[in-house]
Amino acid sequence: MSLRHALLGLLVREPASGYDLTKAFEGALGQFAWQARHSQIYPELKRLTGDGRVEVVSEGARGRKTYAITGDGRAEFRDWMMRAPETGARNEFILRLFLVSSLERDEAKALLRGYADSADEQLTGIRGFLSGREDDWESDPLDHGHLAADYSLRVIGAIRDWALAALDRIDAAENASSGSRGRS
Amino acid sequence: MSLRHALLGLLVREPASGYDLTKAFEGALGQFAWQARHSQIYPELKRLTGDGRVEVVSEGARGRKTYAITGDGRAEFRDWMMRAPETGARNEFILRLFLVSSLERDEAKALLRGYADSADEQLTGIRGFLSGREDDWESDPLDHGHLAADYSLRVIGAIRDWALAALDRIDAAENASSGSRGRS
DNA sequence: TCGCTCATGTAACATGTTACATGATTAG
DNA sequence: CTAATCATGTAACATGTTACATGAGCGA
Repeated sequence: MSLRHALLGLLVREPASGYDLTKAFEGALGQFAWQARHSQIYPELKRLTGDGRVEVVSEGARGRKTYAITGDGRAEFRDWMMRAPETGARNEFILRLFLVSSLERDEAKALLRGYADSADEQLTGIRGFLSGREDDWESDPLDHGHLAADYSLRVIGAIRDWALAALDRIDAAENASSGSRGRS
Repeated sequence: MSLRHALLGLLVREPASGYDLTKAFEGALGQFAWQARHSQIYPELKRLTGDGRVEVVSEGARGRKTYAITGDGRAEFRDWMMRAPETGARNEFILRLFLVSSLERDEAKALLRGYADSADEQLTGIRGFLSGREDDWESDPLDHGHLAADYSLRVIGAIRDWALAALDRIDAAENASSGSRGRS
């Protein structure tokens, strides 16, 4: 039920319409954290209204409805954020790791090399985003963009290091076996 | 369609029944990478059979059917593994990061502290799993358990460092503001 | 007035979860 | 014989995606 809590979390910041919330998912939020389309958001807002977690505070042009979070909604959001994280994550990247051993060795090496290269590209992009923004960061250390960007920088760096280390281990194993068994 | 490819990847290694595959998802695979229940696996095997990606190679006691991958199945698995990773990951942890700024500062600090502590616990567990297994690793550097374990070690370490750095930044901002505005 | 963006909704389908349901084989 | 495990399946529901559908307001 993460969409429900994502919507509540966004509405904690300020009231918004379904359209506004849809736009929020089209940026970094949708790219790195959670995707959602308007076709899922509108029914979910209706459900949240029925549950008393949000309410329509104004209706504007073109049928626009502005939603605001209620006290119950704030409480549910806080509970969700503070409770222990999810059991059993679903992570397609890690799934691929588990399946690397089902590939031929050369394919596995090409895959790992691709992961390392892709990580380098992403790191360059994030460093570009962060450069020149250190001042903002000091003034608001919880700013969500920075928190997520620093997270990505560190985690993607770790992934690059992991892929390179795995490649080194494979090379070491190949050299050892070619040395002892005479294969190239 | 990751379940489909997870099943193909497992069947590349050796033929198995739906029951065997269900068991495979109950271990580390299900915990860290991808979950699936028998109620999803059996229909998916039927679909893969219809698509010519797997075939029943023997029927045993209690209606047991052993499935083996076909040439087409191998090709589809390889294509999926080697093609560029998914667009738009869904990651509940990163979603929470984006929403940290919707919390009160004290709540945010408690959350980050909890992430750092939880990361330390997980790291201890993984180090325990890895200790004494270095020899196996050298003999099979692609072994899926080790590849995923080393990945987790590095990524979770990066998460712990990130959470601690974020806490430091918050403390620094608090001290700066209490120094200039006289609040404690 | 014409095209773009704003703004909301529904329907059909795919995927994933929980619960229900059945029965065979084997070890003690 | 009886309990645990092996082994397969379906049904109802929840969640998420893609496509279909409509119309208002605004700027050129």
